[in-house]
Amino acid sequence: MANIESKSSHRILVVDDEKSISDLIATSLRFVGFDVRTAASGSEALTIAEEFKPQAVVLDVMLPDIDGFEVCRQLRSEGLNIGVLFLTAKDGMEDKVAGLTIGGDDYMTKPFSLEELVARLRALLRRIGVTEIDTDDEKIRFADLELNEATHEVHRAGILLETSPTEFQLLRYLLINADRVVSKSQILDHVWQYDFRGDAGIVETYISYLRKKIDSFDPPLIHTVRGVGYRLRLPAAK
Amino acid sequence: MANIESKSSHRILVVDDEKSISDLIATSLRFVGFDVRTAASGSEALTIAEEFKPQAVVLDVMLPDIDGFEVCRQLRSEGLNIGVLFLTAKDGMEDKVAGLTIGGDDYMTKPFSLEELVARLRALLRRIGVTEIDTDDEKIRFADLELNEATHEVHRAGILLETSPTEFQLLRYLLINADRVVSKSQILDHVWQYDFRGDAGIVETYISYLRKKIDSFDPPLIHTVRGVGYRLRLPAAK
DNA sequence: CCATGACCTGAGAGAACGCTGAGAATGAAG
DNA sequence: CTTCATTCTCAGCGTTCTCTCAGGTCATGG
Repeated sequence: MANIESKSSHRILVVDDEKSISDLIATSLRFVGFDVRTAASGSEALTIAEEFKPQAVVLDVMLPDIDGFEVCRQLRSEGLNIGVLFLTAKDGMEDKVAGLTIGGDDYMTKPFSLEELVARLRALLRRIGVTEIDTDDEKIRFADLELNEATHEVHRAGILLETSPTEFQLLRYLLINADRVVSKSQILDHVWQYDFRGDAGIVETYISYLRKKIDSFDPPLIHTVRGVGYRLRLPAAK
Repeated sequence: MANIESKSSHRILVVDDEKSISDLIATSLRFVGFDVRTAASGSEALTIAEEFKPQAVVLDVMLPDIDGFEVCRQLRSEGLNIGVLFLTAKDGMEDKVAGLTIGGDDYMTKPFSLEELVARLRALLRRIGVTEIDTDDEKIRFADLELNEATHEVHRAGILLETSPTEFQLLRYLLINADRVVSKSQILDHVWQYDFRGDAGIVETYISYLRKKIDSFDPPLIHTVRGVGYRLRLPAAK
């Protein structure tokens, strides 16, 4: 359950001037157990950071006042061990950001999928060594299916399988929710980019792709629950 | 009994501009033991929420003033841990629904069945960790019959059984009211969509389906109470 | 024991649902 | 520019589900 980890939750500061974006991110992060605060500008971010002392910051590079890089620099100048996950629009800035993500930092281009954001943030916290218990060794398993976050590899029955980015994320979401039914709209909200306005039917297409690639093995694991959604399960076990 | 839990009942705010709908929902939720308040507009919802402090909100996305999304954002911006169950019409709005299941949230399209609403609301409260006793791990049991909300599976005497969506909901309703007689019109009101205008005879058909699937075992559990309705019971107890 | 209303259940039409292949659009790589 | 991988839309198709109807069975009162 999501609130088990909330006892030992990490403090995350989300900085974005678009309130709808920061709220979206904050809600997602809170749900998976983080302690979240938001800021709408660079100066506000610095003020809040001083007293909130976050372990990581989700930081839009484009801010009304001080830009993300500068905010990052000022946070670091205080000698704190803070992880930074930059957010950037999909323009030419990408390379510039890539160069600046030194250390354990990371960056993502908008729009992104919420599941990906959570995965990256967790990886980041792991890298900068904030996690106290490192039990999750970046691998998710179910039956003879194994997904590796670090290498982005998928194995079924020991065989390495190729997956596209979207297929990988869909599979991860199914694995995280193994044995539980997830609806097509849940999948859409978590796996697809948050601005996707298309039909939920795309999920069917990708389930079809996944089945062809990773579920043409003997005990099929991906099961359709008609009228409800999909579920990862073993045949024998209930 | 339904009112055992009313001592520790949760506060639910129902927001819909159609009074007939909000009344219908409020009555149902009160009956199953929730503490309910209603609002007919977005601004009213925010006002009431401030003092009522609901754990969850049943929220129509289409409201006369502030729309549901904005109401949700404003509720969340206060950092409160509120679950939201969105209601949306089954028209073109469906695509606008994307993003509604982030966090522990959920949504349903109108018209829905009241039983489904209650089930979803309970699941939502469970997810956001509001329930004080989490003993019910999303399973409802009676005799050797077991219904699992999370996996959407039904077991009888350890055997996995297939059920269609409607059969599943009907069985859930019978299980929730185990040992009590429920009339055909009660079943119709709770299990079928609230705008269903057909004959109550359909209940007989579905009872028949259920019997064939889950009650062809030795001690039959589904009993007809002639002239009244149906009752789930064990043979020993009369 | 019969009459009556209540209930059961099989058959079937139509709709809803989900799966998949084909192909357009996009973007990255060479 | 070409090639390739990937994403996404769409429509056809088979399956499953919902719901109606009608003929049959059963319980109950007279």
